[in-house]
Amino acid sequence: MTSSGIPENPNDAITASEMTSTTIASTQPIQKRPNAFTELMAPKKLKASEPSKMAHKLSTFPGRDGLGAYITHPESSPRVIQYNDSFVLIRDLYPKASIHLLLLPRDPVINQTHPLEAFNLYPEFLAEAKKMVKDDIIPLAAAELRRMYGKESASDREYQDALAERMISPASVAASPHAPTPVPTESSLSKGRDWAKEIRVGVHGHPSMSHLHIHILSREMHSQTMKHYKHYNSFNTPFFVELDDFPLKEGDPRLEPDKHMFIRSDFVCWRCGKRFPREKFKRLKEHVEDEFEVWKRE
Amino acid sequence: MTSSGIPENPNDAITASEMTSTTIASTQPIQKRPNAFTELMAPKKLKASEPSKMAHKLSTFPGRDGLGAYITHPESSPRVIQYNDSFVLIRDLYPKASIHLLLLPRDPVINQTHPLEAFNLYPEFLAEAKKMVKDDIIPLAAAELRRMYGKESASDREYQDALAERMISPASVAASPHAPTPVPTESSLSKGRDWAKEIRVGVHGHPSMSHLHIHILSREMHSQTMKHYKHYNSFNTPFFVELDDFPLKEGDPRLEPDKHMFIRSDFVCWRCGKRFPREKFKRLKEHVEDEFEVWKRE
DNA sequence: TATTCCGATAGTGAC
DNA sequence: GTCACTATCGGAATGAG
Ligand SMILES: Nc1ncnc2c1ncn2[C@@H]1O[C@H](COP(=O)(O)O)[C@@H](O)[C@H]1O
Ligand SMILES: Nc1ncnc2c1ncn2[C@@H]1O[C@H](COP(=O)(O)O)[C@@H](O)[C@H]1O
Ligand SMILES: [Zn+2]
Ligand SMILES: [Zn+2]
Repeated sequence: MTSSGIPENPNDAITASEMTSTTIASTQPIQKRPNAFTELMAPKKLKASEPSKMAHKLSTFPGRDGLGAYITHPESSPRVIQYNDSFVLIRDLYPKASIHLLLLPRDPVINQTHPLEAFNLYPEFLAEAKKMVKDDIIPLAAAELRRMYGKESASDREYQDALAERMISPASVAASPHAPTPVPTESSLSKGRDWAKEIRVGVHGHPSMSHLHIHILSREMHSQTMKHYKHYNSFNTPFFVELDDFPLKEGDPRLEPDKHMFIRSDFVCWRCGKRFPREKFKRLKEHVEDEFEVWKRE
Repeated sequence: MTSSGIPENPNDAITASEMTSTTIASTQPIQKRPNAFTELMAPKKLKASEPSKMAHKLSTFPGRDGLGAYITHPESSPRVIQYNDSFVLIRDLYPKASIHLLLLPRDPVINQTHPLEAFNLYPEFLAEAKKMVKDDIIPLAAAELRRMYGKESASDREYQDALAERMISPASVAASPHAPTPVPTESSLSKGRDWAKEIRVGVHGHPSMSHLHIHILSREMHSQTMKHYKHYNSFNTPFFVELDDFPLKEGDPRLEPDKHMFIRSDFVCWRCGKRFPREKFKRLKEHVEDEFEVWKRE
């Protein structure tokens, strides 16, 4: 925990390279964090030295309120990727896939509303969210996926070859290791793997975290923090409602996720449809890991 | 595992002092193990060196057949307290109380019979078992209990005082530390705590170990290996059938222990009757430990 | 109603 | 359908070359 109440990354320290290499082509007045690299490299001393009890309490969001700190103090956490007056985009602290981001609306009324309700009550909010996701966040997430697995992907070969050609050109030789991914030539842009279609966007029918949040995640479910059956089923049953499906029609079963017990379903492999009894999570997990190895090489 | 297939004691090594200090006044042709101390002190080398495949297989009793080795090779295990042609008396390997012995009939027909059935089918066997228990085993167990807790027991004060007087008398000064407990004077014999009434004898209505065995155990349930709800309820519900209650009358509910689900009952403290939900084993355990501290000081 | 290992299940508390 | 901690519950194997 920092003094702002936002937990630091307990997992792999991939944030530095990822964040400094993201190429954001925002059409909205979104400001990139101006000091992400600086903060990450700064010494992390000052544990419980300066912050007073009061300051600590005021800025702490325990348990189900843990997302609040990103909304009130987006400048204080290296987990924040970008933010404006309406949204904060963060990296999920316990990602359930290689890419797992959360888009948090900042409006205090909206962000205390149940997502299934909010998207019907506030159509402008829904439209704004859809636009930001499509124009900005999915491209960002897709680019990150490509950086992670592009070199291993057979169908991304054409893009990767063009990329390699760019990289060895004199112009980029001087580029630092933290330089953004070079934009490939116009001709190769439309080629290679369509990583965006591996990104899913939606909400949980019955969220646990109190602040409204939209999940943006790659679909392969490869993650060390994906370790309970609820983790899998919350993203691979109708418990997960895609943003594009909103507004839901009246009577849609997804409006009553608990009643339909989606979360307790048997497991279905997202890739091949193979089924597993719900008490065989470990077997599912092993199978999903196998699928991941094949998927990333597609 | 030794080469005879009998596991050695994985717990506290109390056997040596206990076994050498037991005072057995057997009325039956029971032979004490002649070499208990010798064997215990002997080096335990020779792991899997000599025994041939065949010999090893023949003497191995894994899982639910684990009591078989004591019956076929009573001379091979330090867990055996005494034996004759009809019975072997051993220390339970996973005792559920301070004292926990098992009496094993050696007859291959009897010892493969369900206990609830055997005591009705073979009245001579029942009579023989009752006599041995009463005349020999209960006194042995009671004496051992007294050695364990006598000094802390208020009601055993008179006996303990007489015992101390004996010990400091010139005649016993030369006694080795492994000498049997001195027999107190006739006058003090009838005084002190009645430890025998703290010893319970009976069988489980639905045993797991395949060879017929009679439990002899102190009633306080103080044991580190008493760690599951079945352990407690198997000795503190009608699942436990006292030897003196045999033969059971037709229609006795204890003849159908599974049907009545005794083993899944809520817990009832053996001492004060306090009840605990079955899923609160830890609380029961803590309470029983508290009771133990009071009980031994009675 | 054997033990042991492993894993699934369930309740709690977080300030 | 937060996580982390603890405890309970549940099935499977249990030997050995
Ligand atoms: N302190 C936190 N910071 C960032 N993400 C979090 C934090 N706590 C929980 N999460 C994530 O928030 C999401 C909440 O999911 P849900 O409420 O089920 O829609 C999960 O994916 C968690 O991994
Ligand atoms: N290998 C063994 N040697 C001695 N006692 C054992 C062994 N395995 C299990 N036991 C005990 O045997 C008893 C079997 O109880 P039950 O079959 O429920 O009547 C339990 O008290 C166990 O602790
Ligand atoms: Zn599959
Ligand atoms: Zn009590």
